[in-house]
Amino acid sequence: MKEGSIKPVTGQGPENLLFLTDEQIRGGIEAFFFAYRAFTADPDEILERMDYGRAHHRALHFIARKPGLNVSALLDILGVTKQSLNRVLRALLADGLVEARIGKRDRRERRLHLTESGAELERRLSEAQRARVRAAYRAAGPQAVAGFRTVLEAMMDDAGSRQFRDMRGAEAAE
Amino acid sequence: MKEGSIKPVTGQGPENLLFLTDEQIRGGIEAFFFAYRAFTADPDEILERMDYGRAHHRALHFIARKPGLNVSALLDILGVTKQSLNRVLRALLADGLVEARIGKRDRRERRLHLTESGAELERRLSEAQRARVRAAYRAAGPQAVAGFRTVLEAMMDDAGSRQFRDMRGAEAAE
DNA sequence: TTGGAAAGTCAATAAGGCTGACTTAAACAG
DNA sequence: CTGTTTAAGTCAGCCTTATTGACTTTCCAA
Repeated sequence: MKEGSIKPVTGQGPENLLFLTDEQIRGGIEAFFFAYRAFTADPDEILERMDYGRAHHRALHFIARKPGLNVSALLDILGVTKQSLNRVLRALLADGLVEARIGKRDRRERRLHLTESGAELERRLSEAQRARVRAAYRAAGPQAVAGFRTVLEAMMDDAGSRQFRDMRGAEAAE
Repeated sequence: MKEGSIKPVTGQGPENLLFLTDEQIRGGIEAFFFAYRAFTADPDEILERMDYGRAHHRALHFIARKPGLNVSALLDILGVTKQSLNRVLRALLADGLVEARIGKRDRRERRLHLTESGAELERRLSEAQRARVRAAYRAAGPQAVAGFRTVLEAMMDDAGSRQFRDMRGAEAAE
């Protein structure tokens, strides 16, 4: 590290490479860690008083986002084994938060939907999380938010990118 | 949602509130989820071939960052119970990656330091993670990175903010 | 000298992952 | 029609990381 070779910070132009120093990167890693912990803390608090955990929240979130998706699509998004998802899904089905409709085109498939109470819980969990993100967005301003999104999308791996894109598409056909 | 009341996007000025719509917020939540998963995947891959997990990585990271910190400080940062940390710390001590020196001022304290091999593993894990962050930073550019950091810091809770600030201070006195 | 703090430990429990092996039902290919 | 593949579900067993509760040892400080 030849410190003498680092140029003084003059502006925000592309000639400023200080955002790539090891200290900056480490700072970003820690900020990511602490922010993500806060980000998951709010719904966790709601969940712990019920018999659910973060795994249930994730399932509810993606079923809400893609109503009618089948089990293997959900497995793909969550990146867990079917044995692991099964325990979670079974609880949600038993408690009447999720409904599994037999596929019209392919009767082997189970199309997952939230019930009324499932949607209600999902809204509560989601709103707790959205409140924090909304507050952070408001405090940071539109330009910072745009930068936030740009960095996050650049950080995803290929599988994540694809899934992220798919999430913004049309909902699953029955 | 009265769609007619939404103003057209004209610029990036503070009058543009589209970054606060529910769709934008939900998109941010999902981007955060997928990016964080990628962010932890690289070191996880290294760890799984050893007998270690993510918990060991976190301990190594913060001991590297604050050499000489004591056990209760580490407990505070990690937000786990001492019983939980103990198992992890015991393994790292037994394997000679971490050294616990008795405090000079207060002999009850154990000042934690990485050994040579501990520092080496920490560098390997950290470098895998830094490589991804560095690549994302480079692709996104300085302005986006500044925005990324602004939003992350706004998203932390009070405890996280304090710990994040402390992390940037001087190292622990023996 | 005594109270309390820092650390460490034992035991029991739980959530949430995993692998492997297997079944059932349905679609599909020949 | 038959045999193979696919989607889903299940059982059993295991691992990691976390929890609570109870307790000990060491040692600082009033």
